[in-house]
Amino acid sequence: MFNEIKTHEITVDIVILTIKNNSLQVLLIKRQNEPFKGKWAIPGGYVRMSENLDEAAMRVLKEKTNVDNIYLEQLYTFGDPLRHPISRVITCAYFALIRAEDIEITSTPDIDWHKVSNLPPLAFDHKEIINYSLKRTRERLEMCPVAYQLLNEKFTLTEMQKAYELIMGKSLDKRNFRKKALQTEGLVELDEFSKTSSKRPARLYKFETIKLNSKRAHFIKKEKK
Amino acid sequence: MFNEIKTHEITVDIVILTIKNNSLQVLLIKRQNEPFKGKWAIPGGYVRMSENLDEAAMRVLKEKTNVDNIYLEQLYTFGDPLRHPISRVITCAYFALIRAEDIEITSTPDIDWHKVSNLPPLAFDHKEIINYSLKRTRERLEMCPVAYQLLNEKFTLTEMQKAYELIMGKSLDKRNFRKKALQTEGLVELDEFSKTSSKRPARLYKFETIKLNSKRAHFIKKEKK
DNA sequence: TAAACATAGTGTACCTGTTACAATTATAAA
DNA sequence: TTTATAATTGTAACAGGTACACTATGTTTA
Repeated sequence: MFNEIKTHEITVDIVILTIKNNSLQVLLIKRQNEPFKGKWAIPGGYVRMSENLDEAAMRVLKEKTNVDNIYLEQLYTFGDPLRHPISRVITCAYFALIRAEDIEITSTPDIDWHKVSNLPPLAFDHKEIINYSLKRTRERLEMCPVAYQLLNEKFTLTEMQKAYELIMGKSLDKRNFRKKALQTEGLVELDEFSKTSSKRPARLYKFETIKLNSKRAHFIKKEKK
Repeated sequence: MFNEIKTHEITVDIVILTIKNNSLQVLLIKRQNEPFKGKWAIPGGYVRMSENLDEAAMRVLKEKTNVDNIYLEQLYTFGDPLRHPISRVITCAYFALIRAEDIEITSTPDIDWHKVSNLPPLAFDHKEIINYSLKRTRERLEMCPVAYQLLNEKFTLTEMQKAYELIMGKSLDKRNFRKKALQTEGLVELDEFSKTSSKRPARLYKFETIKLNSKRAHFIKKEKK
């Protein structure tokens, strides 16, 4: 009985989403070892005795992608006895939205972005984990301006709308989107304009700097009167 | 390193909420063993190798309370290295809403309901787990008719309103509540009336029987047109 | 330098849902 | 029959969401 209890292993796995080439993409790593050697998987690793789950997720993310200081949210814990073909591994899944440019992944072909709409075969139950993460991100998005984690520091409203549309998987009305976006707490209108477009320049916006200390600082719920 | 990985223990802990004596209460068990011997705790137990987390939660609930076939929802996984004073125990918390009458707990003084507004000192981080569970229940309640898990098969709208008020911790307008409640999908008006009150009898309602198979069958989101 | 082009930017009417609010009805008890 | 208590009912104002099409501005090109 004691033996039975003691042989679980605990990992964290992290779904990292970004917008790249006009599509929603997830960061995958090609596994170097069995099981599922050669298959793609979301970054993950064992939880150490000295760290809590959030810390483990942060550390693993840093180790695998060199990304630091990002908001990670615990998603769900997956514990099917057969999810790992060899041992009993329970994994606590996290997810994050980040800017693709913040990650340096040119070093190796074994780590790369993949469109969520066209995933390769994945190791373990990672497809299920990614799907669940998309569902949660969409739910979250309906309430809070989550998408700004995906945007550059300065961005146009059209870029912001594009991000929402890619996550939600549907197109939005421009006027209604802008009306609502402009009500977002913390959105700051700048006196600068984008110069990338060869047409009419668009006004740039940014978000007020928010402290990353509090756990949900990124998610500014609209105040209820 | 391998050793370090292998010594986590995994438990499930279950927050069981009910309405009893006009207040929201949680089921607690007095611990028989160290650590925290004699302190109250929410029911929990180790996850076995052969079962997934949902199954472990169901089994533990059944063992401790004899409650079966109830909708349990995974809440959050708590993994602070210091949450257990002796070993490293990561716990996956679940919660359930049930009818107090469905549990037989007269057998022992070591298992009892406690008002969530007036909890005794609790073992481990169980106070945090209960608070988080209340928060989630309230969020859920705003979207879905969760509360019927707390109600008898046949109930009055006043009873239903009471349940919502106790969970939300605030009083609601009677007319507005009834207007909205009557729109709830699956609510059935009966041709029976309550006889408990010594005043004007109230009409009874029930919910259509719903299959418990699908994971979120209990939570009927309002359809979006 | 003028016309064409492409994207940025803007307002209104309607519908839906939410809120605030008070009088009448039905039964049991006195 | 009166009284007490809880059940039941509707409406007007307001807020928020949706649908919908044209004008403005800078760049490119002829």
